[in-house]
Amino acid sequence: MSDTNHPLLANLNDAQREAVLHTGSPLLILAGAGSGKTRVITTRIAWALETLGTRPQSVAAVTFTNKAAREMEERITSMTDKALGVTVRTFHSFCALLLRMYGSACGINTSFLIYDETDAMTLLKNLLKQQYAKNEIKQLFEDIMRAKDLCIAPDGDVERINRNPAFAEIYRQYEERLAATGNLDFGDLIMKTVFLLREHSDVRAAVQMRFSTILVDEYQDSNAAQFILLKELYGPGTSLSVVGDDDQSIYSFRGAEISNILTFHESFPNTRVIRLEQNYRSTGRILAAASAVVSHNQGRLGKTLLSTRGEGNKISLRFVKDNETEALQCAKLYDENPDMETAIIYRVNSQSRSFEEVFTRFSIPFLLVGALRFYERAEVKDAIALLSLFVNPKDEIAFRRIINTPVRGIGEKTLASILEYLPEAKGDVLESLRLSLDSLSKRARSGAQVFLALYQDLAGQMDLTTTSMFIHEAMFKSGLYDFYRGQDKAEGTAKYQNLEELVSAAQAFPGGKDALATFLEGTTLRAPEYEEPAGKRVMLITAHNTKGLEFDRVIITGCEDGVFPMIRTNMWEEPDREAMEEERRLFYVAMTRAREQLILFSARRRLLFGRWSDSSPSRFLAEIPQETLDIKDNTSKPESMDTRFQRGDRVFHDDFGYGFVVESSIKEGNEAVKVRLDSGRTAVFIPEYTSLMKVEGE
DNA sequence: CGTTATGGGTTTTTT
DNA sequence: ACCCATAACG
Ligand SMILES: Nc1ncnc2c1ncn2[C@@H]1O[C@H](COP(=O)(O)OP(=O)(O)OP(=O)(O)O)[C@@H](O)[C@H]1O
Repeated sequence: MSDTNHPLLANLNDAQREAVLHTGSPLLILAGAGSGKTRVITTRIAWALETLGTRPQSVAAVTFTNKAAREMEERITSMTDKALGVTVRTFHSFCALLLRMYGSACGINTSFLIYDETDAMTLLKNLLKQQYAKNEIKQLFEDIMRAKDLCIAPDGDVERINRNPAFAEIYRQYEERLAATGNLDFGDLIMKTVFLLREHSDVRAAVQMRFSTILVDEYQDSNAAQFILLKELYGPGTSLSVVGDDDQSIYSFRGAEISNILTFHESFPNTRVIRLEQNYRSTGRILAAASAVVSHNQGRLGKTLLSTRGEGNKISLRFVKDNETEALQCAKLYDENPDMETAIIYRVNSQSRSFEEVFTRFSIPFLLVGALRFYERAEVKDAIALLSLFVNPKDEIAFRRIINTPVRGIGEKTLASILEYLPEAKGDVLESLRLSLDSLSKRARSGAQVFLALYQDLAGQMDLTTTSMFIHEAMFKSGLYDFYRGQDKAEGTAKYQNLEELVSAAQAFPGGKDALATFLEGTTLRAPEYEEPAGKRVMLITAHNTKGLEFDRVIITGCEDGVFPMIRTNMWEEPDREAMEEERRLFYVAMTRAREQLILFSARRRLLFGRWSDSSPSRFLAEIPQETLDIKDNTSKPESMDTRFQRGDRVFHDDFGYGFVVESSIKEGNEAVKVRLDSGRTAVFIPEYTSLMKVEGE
């Protein structure tokens, strides 16, 4: 065969090529960071399509995050023009697809909507708030989610999760209420698919026939339910490949089990295991440092990972006074080298704040990934709730949310009385509202009538216009537009704009109920796509979200004990080695995102809950070999120079107007302040002799 | 029922 | 510091 000359195989090493070419039994690629796992899996797909005659419709590539799915699809498309029709989705989205295709076999309404975590929690709260305290409900909710991660139904082995006999009953009631709405929660997507395949051999056969080539990326983050799902999907003719790295397992909090990858070869007989041992991403120093850190974990498989690149620069470790200085120094790093592709990585979303503030102040372009997600904003959820009722009129959670927003005189009491008609209305909330009309107070009744008329009106339009127009009309006629415009005016928010964005997000949809349903699925299962950095934008991103990505320059911020590693506040609990090892893996993931340059920041104190709290350096820093480090400590001197102006200060000068301080230092006994004026010019002032004033930032 | 005051909790991480 | 849930009042 002239295989090795094929252009698809040209950019692969021997082990990678072997992995791409392997056929005839399950394949496990087990390899460290940056070893080309994703490259292999995408090439494998392209290879199958190009040379094995595999039909694109039969290929399912499954990932854990939306970003990974999007990226993989792009990579495949760039390799072959036969990629059209390949299914590249997250586990959850793939299961939603299967349930819509085949779910009617097990009594699932195939136009179900998907409840996100908040909606599902609301459902449970409504069920339990009389009898249980808030934190108890939270715990019970977590247990239910946990049960679904393990694929345990209420009549299953629930004692494994919660011994309390009441738990099984609560779980059962939750399922009943959820079933009454006809919607599914995240865990259901996997669990219900497993049950569907397990109990309906005809469906299983059809699905195995349809998806005969299955590939899973980041397999170390699969949970029990997903493992069982794979077993159900795996048939006699299935080509199954999984890739992963046990050192990068970072999702145990949502049920991920490293054992899935460690025992894959036992669960799937004749598995071919291939290891990749060359790292193509990072410089030698970065790789050495990251490997040294993760080697402190016990119970690893252990892997060889050799650098293919030069030593590179040392890793820069910088101690700073506080989190604002941290952000200012990041701004300075940007200024020094604005063209370098850069990610600022942190442990928790709330850390993004100081960066957003400082970067906005300095007009540094940035891209905030993930944070408070668009579709989770209150105003957007309100809009989605209203729209949901047109797809599923049994959606009680949506009804509760939107019936009195904007206010229609229907408060908690009235709402409860309306919902008493639900059984009679066969679960249809609008029918229930109609039935209750006579029993309502005057004010509530008129509100209810307005809402019913609105619903009728819009329902009549749904099939006559595009999805985007329909949403626009719904926002307008429901009064949501006016409501949020008013709020924006009063509070200086930008919620109306978000509603407009929702309208334009639906641009591509043709209109009608099915399109609306698809659009709504996207709002819970897919993050809105952001345009790929057209210009150079600094990416602000959590460590979890960086998995699979790479950047020339990586800045890991908040390298302090308690922040990274995040440490549970329960001091009485004994230190959890497992949890600490997962933090270390997460740190490893963050470090190994860097190609050229890795910078670590550790602040002495940090504003937390509006309080300054002192912190000590991350324990992981001590695990990095000294010879790979270049340490700068800027925490001791700054008080002594005592400049009145500091970088970032907003200033005003009588003759030159407003500007921002770029730098301020003591020169020959006087303070010299370098200012970038709003006019674009830069000037140096000596406040001793001129009228330079600090003003509050806008 | 709706608006406003107050106090407690909040920050893991994502589908 | 901020967001939300509950209490008190109109
Ligand atoms: N054989 C090769 N020759 C040159 N570069 C390669 C080779 N294989 C992979 N690379 C490059 O190495 C980098 C890492 O590859 P890839 O993202 O596939 O690794 P990975 O194993 O999935 O990493 P991680 O698990 O850390 O996300 C990419 O930039 C990729 O293009």
